[in-house]
Amino acid sequence: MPNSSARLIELLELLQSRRSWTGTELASRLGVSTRTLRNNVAQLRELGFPVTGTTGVAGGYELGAGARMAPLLLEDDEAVAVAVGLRTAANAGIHGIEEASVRALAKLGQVLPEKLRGTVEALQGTIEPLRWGLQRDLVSPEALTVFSQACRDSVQVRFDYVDATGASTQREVEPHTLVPDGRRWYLVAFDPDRMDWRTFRVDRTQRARLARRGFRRRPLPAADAATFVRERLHRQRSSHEVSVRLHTDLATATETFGPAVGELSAEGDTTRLDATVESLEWLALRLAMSAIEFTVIAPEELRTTIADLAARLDRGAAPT
Amino acid sequence: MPNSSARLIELLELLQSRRSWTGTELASRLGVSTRTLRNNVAQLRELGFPVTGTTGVAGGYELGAGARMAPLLLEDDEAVAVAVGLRTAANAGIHGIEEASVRALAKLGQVLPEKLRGTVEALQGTIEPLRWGLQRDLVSPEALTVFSQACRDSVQVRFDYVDATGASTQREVEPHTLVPDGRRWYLVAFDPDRMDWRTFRVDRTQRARLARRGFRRRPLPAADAATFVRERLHRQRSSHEVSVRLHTDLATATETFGPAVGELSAEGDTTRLDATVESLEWLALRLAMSAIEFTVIAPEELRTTIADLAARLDRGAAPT
DNA sequence: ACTATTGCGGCAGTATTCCTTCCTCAATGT
DNA sequence: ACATTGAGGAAGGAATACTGCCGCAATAGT
Repeated sequence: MPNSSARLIELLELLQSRRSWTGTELASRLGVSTRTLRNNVAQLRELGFPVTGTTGVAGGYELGAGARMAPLLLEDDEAVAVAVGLRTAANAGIHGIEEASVRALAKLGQVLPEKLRGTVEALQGTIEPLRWGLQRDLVSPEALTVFSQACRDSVQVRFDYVDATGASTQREVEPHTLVPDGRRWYLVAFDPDRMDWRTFRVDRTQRARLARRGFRRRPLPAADAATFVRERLHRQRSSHEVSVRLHTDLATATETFGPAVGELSAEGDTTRLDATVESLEWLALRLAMSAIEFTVIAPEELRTTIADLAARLDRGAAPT
Repeated sequence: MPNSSARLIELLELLQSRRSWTGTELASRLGVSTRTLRNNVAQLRELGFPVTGTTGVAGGYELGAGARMAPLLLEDDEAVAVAVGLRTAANAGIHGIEEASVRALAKLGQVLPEKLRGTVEALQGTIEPLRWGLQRDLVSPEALTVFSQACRDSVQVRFDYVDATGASTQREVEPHTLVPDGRRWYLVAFDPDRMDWRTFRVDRTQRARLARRGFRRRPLPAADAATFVRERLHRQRSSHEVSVRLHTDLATATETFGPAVGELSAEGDTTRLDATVESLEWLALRLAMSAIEFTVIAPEELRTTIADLAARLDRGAAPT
């Protein structure tokens, strides 16, 4: 019974699971003649998958990297690993891929077998909470995927929302875009009950779920969603200009801090760090982690923040 | 020209890219009649993909979660996100999925288009180096994927190795298994030049690449690779039993530290943390991050470690 | 209760493709 | 030079894919 489609998928799976196969191996695995296999390989090539065949005694078929992305055929545990990795990436605040991470997470979540969801949850729990200080506002990947799907499919979403004053309300809105900003996520949506556009902080939503009702996308009263969020926030986020002298050479400093923290410049046999940070506590911890001797140049608030931290540690280390 | 396989893949892609589709929509997208579409859907179901169809005015086709993993059809940016997430997961030391992460990474690396590799590299560079202290021994994902593929396909690998004494040698070995251990990775391999089994620390390898030559797997002189590594290492890793009193309630402590750090128990209106840690510095930083008032109960070394950290911070915060 | 929408499945006919069995040729490493 | 391995053409018979038609069932909204 020649079922070609199933065989093609199986062939792709085989080609992904090992680097190189000979034609006879593949043919016997698939239960067809080698001539049919060659036809199938040609078919894959027509579909855009770059299968290279090398002749000779050490030859065989190999699946190469092509222009388009080939479908990933993952085992169960590999799928779990991808899910965990994506959740981490979505929360890591890596500029430029948060949104793609969430989209991939939504696709994966749609096809992930039920039995594996529990595993993902459990592993996520054992991940060390890499929160800086008491950062409670970690967004849940579930909420992100729900909102992402809702935006994509133009389906209303329902959720409970706790606003800045602490008041809790139930919402049912028409989602427009999910906007990442640093370590925060914002949902831009039209609230038909209030007949107005709103931005919601995703970490303040609860019990997010898809509603049945679809809707027609309305034009956003702004150039794009990101600027809309920025306008709404009034940009009150306080940021601090800081300068720190690091008592080490530029190479070590670069290796320790990487490019994301701030600007590093050599100054004699020390290194100067100039940066704009949102949280002084964060920088204090970063310096604590570094194991590098340092001196605060400015501002005064950083000095007191670090001194407070040091004092708390000293209290903890004091003999009873 | 009815090319059924291509259409099936396209159909799968469509079903993954949106939650719900009506039959007529799908049929017009694919350029076939609705009857043919129904046949194709039936075909997908035969292949094990759980496509649910709901009747009624709000009905349509949906791709659900099945027993087996459906192929992931990713856009370019989503693939990049997956790659970055997996690299992070492989190095995060999450017990139980490191190996699966690396396998998935190898599969992805095989089909990832060339133009995207640069993007992955760049993004990986901007990730904040979440190394604790001056942890230099981060393994490169490239080396991991090379070794993983080599183990899977039974192909020899070549690499340069710097051993504990600092001496550099070139190796060409028959890889057996890749063993994760905490944040380290070990390659268990048979070295035909020396006619003996060796374990290599992956972070000490350089320029790892696949050799052409295949080999027949030899039986490992141990129950499994993990125990083999453990025997070889003499298990010299020092670990510390620590106890800390946290001046907060159990709920807050659990939320802050999660289950991975150690055992938490209520003690009056405070919480006691008992844990076994490999690095006192790590625990000191963890306590610093927590923003919780605490008192060290034992051991004395933890006291001095924290006091040293506090002293360095105090020196840094002192006015010039 | 009624209606519009949407999915499900049978049937039959025609065109197409698929699979196999042959064959020869080309490239590669030993 | 030889064995191994991939590439591809030809031909014929079996299997299927695609379509258009039909009625039926389930669902949501009026």
